[in-house]
Amino acid sequence: MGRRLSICNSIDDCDLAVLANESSRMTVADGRSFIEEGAPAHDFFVVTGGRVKLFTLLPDGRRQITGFAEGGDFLGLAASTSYAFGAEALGSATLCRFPHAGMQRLTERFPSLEHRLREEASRELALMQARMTLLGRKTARERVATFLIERCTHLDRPDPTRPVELDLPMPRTDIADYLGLTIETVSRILSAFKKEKLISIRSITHITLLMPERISTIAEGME
Amino acid sequence: MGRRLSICNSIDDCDLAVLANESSRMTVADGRSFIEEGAPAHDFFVVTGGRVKLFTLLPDGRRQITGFAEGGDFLGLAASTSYAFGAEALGSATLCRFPHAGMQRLTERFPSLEHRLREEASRELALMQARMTLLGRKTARERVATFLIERCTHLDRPDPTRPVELDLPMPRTDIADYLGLTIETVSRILSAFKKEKLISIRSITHITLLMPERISTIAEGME
DNA sequence: TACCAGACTTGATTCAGGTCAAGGTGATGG
DNA sequence: CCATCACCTTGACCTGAATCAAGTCTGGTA
Repeated sequence: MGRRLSICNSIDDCDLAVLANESSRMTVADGRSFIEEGAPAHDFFVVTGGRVKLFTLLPDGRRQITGFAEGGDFLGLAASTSYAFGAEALGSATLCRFPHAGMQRLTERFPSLEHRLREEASRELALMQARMTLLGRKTARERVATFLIERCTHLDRPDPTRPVELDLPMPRTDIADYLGLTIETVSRILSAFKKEKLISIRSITHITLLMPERISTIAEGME
Repeated sequence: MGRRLSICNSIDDCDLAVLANESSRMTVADGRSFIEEGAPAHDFFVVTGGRVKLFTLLPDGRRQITGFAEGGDFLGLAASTSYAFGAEALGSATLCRFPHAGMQRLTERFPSLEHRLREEASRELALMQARMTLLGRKTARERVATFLIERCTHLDRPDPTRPVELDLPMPRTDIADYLGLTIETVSRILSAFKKEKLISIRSITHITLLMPERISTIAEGME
């Protein structure tokens, strides 16, 4: 989680080779897990390509997806000694891994990085606050609307009243587990939005918001 | 949010007077709000006495309490330019206020403070992750059980199999808004726990967990 | 000691979303 | 070009928690 932590931003006046020294690249195949919830936390990660999902599990298998991460996003802040979440590639993804020890050397060398990390954690905290409100207090319709709007805030849409094309790379199961709903409910609500001409569904992964501002209104619970 | 950030821990070898210089004490009366959601964020706060609740609101008044904070807890990390949450005293509370500018002077003077703040944000992130699972995937029974266990993790209980006395200083409304339930549901479930001899209710604010380990089991969804 | 107001509990009923059960759809491979 | 499989949609029904509606308890006041 954490958008565009071009980690370099805080050290761009310095030696990038040092950064490279402390990190290693890795590729994770579709569906492969690379962080195990509860496992001892040794590394931070930066997503450099593709997408990743973060989740927590209950013993009986119920799953809550706590976030999706993509290029530039930072993973591992929500971890002290052990990871508070699991992570898995959504499609194939590439990552940059920073062992904690190396990270510490980096923050010592570039103190502003520490500040950058805190900023990132703060941004993430604010997002989570909103997500708690979604999960605790919003209706299914509001949740799906919020999800769609969230997705298009990722892109910098030019005009909020014009249609926006969205790409939903994650299966319905993941959307459901992200929103605290079932796949059936997600599916039904997307169909309802289609019937109401709020969206059009070109294909499973490709949706157009026909009236983004109306969807925003629904998302905020102002129907 | 953020437990026992004795902010001084990271600068205890230094001049405490500097810290005092950058902060001011304040007292907030019961029910009084001191952080307005969405308002420009100028300060960090440390709770020095009493309790505080943090929340976000939907336009129609639905409320999600995102956390309770008490002595030593740190507020304001989930804020960049504007606060992502509102805050209100639960009973009368005392706070230490650190304007951002002063905070910056402090982190410049005591670099380890920056690290401390990130640590705090991380801890908070991990907690929120768990809370998202609660709100998205747990049943009402599991939520109330989790809440009770959370409350007694605050104290350092000596023996998990022995009864634990708890004090719930917040009204049922707050518990409900924290757990994403209604007050009626919270009340019914507490009554059910009482009937099942899992807890005893001495008074509204004073509850004893008779079988903490069974309540833990319920909390984890392993009934 | 009785009264009152606010907070909590309990009960009856409703309903949003879950569960269960068929179908559809579209990408892949034979 | 069809079969297969995984994923998605749709429908019928059910249920957990919300809503609506009385009570009840508590602590403060006089």
